[in-house]
Amino acid sequence: MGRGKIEIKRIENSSNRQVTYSKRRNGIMKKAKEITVMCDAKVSLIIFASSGKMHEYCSPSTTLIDILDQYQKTSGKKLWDAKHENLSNEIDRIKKENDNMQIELRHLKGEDITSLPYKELMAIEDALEHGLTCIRTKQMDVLDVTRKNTKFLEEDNKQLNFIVNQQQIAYDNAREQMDGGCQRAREYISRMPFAFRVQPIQPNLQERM
Amino acid sequence: MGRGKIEIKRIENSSNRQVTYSKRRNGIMKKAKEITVMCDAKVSLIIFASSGKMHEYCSPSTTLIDILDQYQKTSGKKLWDAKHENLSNEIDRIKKENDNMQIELRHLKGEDITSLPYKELMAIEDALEHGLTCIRTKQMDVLDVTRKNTKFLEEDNKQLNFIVNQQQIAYDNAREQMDGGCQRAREYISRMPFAFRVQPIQPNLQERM
DNA sequence: AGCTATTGATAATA
DNA sequence: TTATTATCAATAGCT
Repeated sequence: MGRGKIEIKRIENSSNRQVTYSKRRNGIMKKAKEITVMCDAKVSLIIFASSGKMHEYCSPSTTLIDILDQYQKTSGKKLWDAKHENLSNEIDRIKKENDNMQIELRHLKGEDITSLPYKELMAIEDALEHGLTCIRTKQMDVLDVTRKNTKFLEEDNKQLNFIVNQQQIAYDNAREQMDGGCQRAREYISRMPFAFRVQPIQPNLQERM
Repeated sequence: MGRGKIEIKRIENSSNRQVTYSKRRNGIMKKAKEITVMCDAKVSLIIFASSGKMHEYCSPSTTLIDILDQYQKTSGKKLWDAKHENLSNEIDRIKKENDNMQIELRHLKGEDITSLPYKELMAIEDALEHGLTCIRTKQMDVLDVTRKNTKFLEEDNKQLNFIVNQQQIAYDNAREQMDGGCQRAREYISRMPFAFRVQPIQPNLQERM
């Protein structure tokens, strides 16, 4: 289809080759679009010139990834490597693990047990009882800690009460001396021990709850 | 390029569409081969008919995977990397789900509960108690069935004993008459009722356990 | 890039 | 599906 018949062989003249390349490339692209439209086909066309420049066409109804997926399914050839397969396998494995756990959880919650044999019912019962025992032991521990906390708090309270009392007395004394306009009294107040400022002695106790 | 000019639009007649498809597909394939040979190009062409049938062409100097590798490098678009990422994300998601279930299971089994707040301990206790209730209800059901089975078996037993007894008596009678060498006695034996052959009356009862 | 003579592809038909 | 062929479309060679 040109000014003369040609043989289908490598075009040795490089600039002719380049020209023919871009003309024919456009031609193929056009044909690809046409068959897509006219025949409901899905086409992926990727062309690399010897220069490394790339051109591609992909039917608008789809994506290259989609086409490659189908390619793999249809041809059975694998494009994405073993890594992919490994990932897929891992997903399958984990999903299975997941299902098993889900079943176990359901059983422990008393769901889906209608069709279980008696032996398994017993095993589940044992597991639940053991769990309950552990949980309750832990609860007792927590209660113990709470009681100890309470004790500590009570002791603190006692001490605090004592300190407050002392403070009150000290303060009253100071007032008395102040009323006498005495300089030494002011010094006395400023030297009042730091410990008299009220602070919790067992801080953050309730956080352990 | 045919007996008349045509518009590039979907061919509504399905068999025409099919014919045009295969002709044009061949045409594109040929063009792809030609540009490969004439211009040193690397071409990947994948076509899916709407029927799902696939045809492909790949320049003989290379492979599809090679071309797709170059495609990724040249275009910067990710093909299987994207897929890879999706798979990885799914794995992460499922693993997280897995971990959560594992934690829940451990808690229900009384493990890893040291650092749990009291509120959660209570929740777990409730869940365990509820599970136990369900399991024990089910166990009671099973026991009920067992008891009923037992009753049936006992009744069967009674009947069987009776039958065995009857059989013994009948047999003894027959023997007695036989000893008399009487022909009628043989007939009597051959008419012995079918029901006397011992058979379970409630078959496969234990399967319900 | 345009142009166009010519070949090649294919629509209609069998 | 394959074969034929009148026609149209693509393009080789040239500017």
